[in-house]
Amino acid sequence: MGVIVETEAYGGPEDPASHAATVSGRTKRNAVMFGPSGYAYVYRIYGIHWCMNVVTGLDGQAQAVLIRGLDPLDGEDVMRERRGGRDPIATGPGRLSQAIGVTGALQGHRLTSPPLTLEPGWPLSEQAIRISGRIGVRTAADRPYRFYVHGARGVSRHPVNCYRGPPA
DNA sequence: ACTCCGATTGTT
DNA sequence: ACAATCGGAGTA
Repeated sequence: MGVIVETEAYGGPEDPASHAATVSGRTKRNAVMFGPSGYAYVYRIYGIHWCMNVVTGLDGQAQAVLIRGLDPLDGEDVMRERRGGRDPIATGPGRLSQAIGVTGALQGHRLTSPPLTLEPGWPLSEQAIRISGRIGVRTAADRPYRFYVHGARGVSRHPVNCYRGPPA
């Protein structure tokens, strides 16, 4: 169990960095993104890591949020075990998925039931929430779609091009 | 069928 | 700076 402290937004087909922006639109991989919100869109990256998104858009919009950082609240022992004895603090989408046991088996999983659920957190001050460009993307990297909690341990990086306030 | 390469991470 | 590692996406 933990608190999500870092996310990235990915728009629909109009967002060139999104998996939904394929020439064919909906594909076997991104099909879950095109469905209703509240489901897990899981994909494999570089043939090595699993990454998890939460579908956020209305049915057909293909919008999702990549979960990139988590501050554990409890169960750190289990997370450490899943991570092969390494630091349970899960920074980055790959490590995070490993820590909380996300694999392709959770593709399309509804996040309201075990084994993985998503619940509301609590409000944070405006100052605590920082915004930056997305990490790792080649295209549209300058879009202010990355949101993270200032100073949180689970945040992967504090990039230079961060700024305050809502997205332009 | 075949090539290219990625919303990453760990090592050199 | 680069390797690990593989299936999706694009081209044919």
